Amino acid sequence: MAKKTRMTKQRKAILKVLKNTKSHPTADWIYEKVRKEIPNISLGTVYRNLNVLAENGKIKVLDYGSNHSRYDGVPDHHYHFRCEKCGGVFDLDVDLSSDLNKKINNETEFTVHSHRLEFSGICPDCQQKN
Amino acid sequence: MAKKTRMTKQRKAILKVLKNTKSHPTADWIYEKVRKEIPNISLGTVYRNLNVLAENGKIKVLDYGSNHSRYDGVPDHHYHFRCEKCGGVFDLDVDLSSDLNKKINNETEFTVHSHRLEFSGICPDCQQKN
DNA sequence: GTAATTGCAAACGGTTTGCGATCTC
DNA sequence: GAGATCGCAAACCGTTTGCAATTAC
Repeated sequence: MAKKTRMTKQRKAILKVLKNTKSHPTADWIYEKVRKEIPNISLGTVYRNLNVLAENGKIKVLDYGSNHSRYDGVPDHHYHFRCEKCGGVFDLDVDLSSDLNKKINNETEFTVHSHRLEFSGICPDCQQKN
Repeated sequence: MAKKTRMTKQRKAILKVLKNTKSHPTADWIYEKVRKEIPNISLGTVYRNLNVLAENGKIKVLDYGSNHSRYDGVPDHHYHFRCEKCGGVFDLDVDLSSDLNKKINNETEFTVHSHRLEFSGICPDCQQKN
């Protein structure tokens, strides 16, 4: 289960910065911001705390997949499916582009140019090999 | 415009590997595969060629955003909008989860657990500052 | 008191880049 | 030939980690 965690002033400051920002900052941005309050905090501490907070469900990390890039031989537009078991990435033969873009353009103030949609779950092969 | 490019045997081999793979491999995986054909090819060459091929639209790179992670103070489920101008990431107040998951579950062999959807375009602030 | 946490700096891992040699056009 | 590309190795950069000192509980 989850290890016991303490609320240090560093952790509190990081959480505060994050809660008061509606955009989604990078670790470095958070570091600079927190430094105004705790000048000698280290970047390592920021990273460690972000990870702890994420483990505890207090915040969320927004990186898609790992830090490896993946390359696609088919440059046309299509959605991807990432298998949670084997880690493979597959193409989906479904297209909702115009629907989705239109919806956001109509319902929000943002001007949408494109979107990326990625599903995750279990691929057919891995469902078999149970 | 685009610089002139040449079709070296390295580039051809990389492209071939990529075209013959329906999953979307990492650079390292491609490297290992190509090495069987050109044993002394270097990983740097693989990266360089992947970038050239991507610039020419022959392949596509599947990393979402940059290599920086971004952190979200609101751990609930929601979609994001990435502004192409200021680089900011914002929340969207729209939810289609069950619709989308159901659609893929019905129309494909994959078992979907979740998905991630990210729009990009221009945010309201940047539309003003034209 | 004691285990979690910190600051620091070194290590890590994927990717990029500078170089002189090589190959494509 | 000229310039794009190669192989090699070092550099880069975001992130993680080992360690001794500190701090929350």
